[in-house]
Amino acid sequence: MADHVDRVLEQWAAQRPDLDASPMGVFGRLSRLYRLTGAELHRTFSAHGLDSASFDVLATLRRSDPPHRLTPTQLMHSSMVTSGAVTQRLDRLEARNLVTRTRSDTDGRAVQVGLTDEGLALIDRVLPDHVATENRLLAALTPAQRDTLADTLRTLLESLGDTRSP
Amino acid sequence: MADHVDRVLEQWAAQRPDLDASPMGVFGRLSRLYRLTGAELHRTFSAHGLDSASFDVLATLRRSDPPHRLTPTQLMHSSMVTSGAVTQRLDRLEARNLVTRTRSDTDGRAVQVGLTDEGLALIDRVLPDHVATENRLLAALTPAQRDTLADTLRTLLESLGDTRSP
DNA sequence: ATAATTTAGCTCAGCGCTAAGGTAAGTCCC
DNA sequence: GGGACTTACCTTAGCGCTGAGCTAAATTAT
Repeated sequence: MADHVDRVLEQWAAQRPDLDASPMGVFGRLSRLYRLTGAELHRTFSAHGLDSASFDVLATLRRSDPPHRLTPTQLMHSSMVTSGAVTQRLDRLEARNLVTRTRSDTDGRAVQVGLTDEGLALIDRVLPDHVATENRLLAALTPAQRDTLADTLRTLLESLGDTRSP
Repeated sequence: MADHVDRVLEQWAAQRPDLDASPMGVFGRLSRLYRLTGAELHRTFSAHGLDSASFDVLATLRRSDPPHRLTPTQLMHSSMVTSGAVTQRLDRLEARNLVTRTRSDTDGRAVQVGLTDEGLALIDRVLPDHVATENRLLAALTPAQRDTLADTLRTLLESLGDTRSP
């Protein structure tokens, strides 16, 4: 069997034989996989009235220690978007009554973001569907392949400095 | 060692022990890797006055058979963006005199997109830098690990229907 | 021939993000 | 304690993309 990227690599070999295009075998697939699976995951979110950005925020809050409260700065680091993007995400979620913003009483600059009852109920409803979708997308791999894949990706991430935050 | 996603998985295990969050070990890493490496690849493009979208179009043309001409529809399929996005990408590249648009003489609806001399020279200048950046990002993996990774990603892509186009 | 459908490419409003910069609160240091 | 610096969050212009819809050309059906 061959995928789209195999064809791309053949083309490079034909047009620029001087170039070793093999790393594109990894990056090209990473990119296509990100797009294809992203579209599929989006479907699940959409079925619950969410998008990836909103799910990301709600899920990050949900998995944090009770009472599931984080600052916008913590959300920014976790999601890898800019502070402006976090502000706008929170604006949208707050308008839908899924999260609340409260000024910290120990730091006048800081804000505490928390899940409303509605937000908590929603994310807990989406999560099983989301995990099921992910499992479906990985169905072609054996458990051992999944583990090896996760390990390899971890190695790469660590080498890029994406180590755990405190 | 542990990466950011290891922490996330621990959090899910603590907050939702009923949920088997293991597939997130793959998708979370995929997503973070896409963002981190994307930023790094962007640097290389930027150093040559390009962005990812422009590089994508120029590279797709460059690796196609001489005379390196494709239709917007072909570019759309290769890049996985909408037709509107392709139109706008071509507008930008055409304005910079990096590609040309010519009406097909066999199909009055179709357009042939080709590289200008300037576009060809630019993409050939960027390519070695780009491959070098990709190799640097993969430096933490052994050749065998890279191959296994590419194989696993191919298996996934094939299962999602991303097989080679004619 | 002609009507119906499909295909190719473009238009444009709307969306979420980035990048740059602003305000206000907290920290450091002499 | 006062000035410089840092941190936390918000604001906003601009950008590229999507999704819906358009026109024109080609194809198919009748």
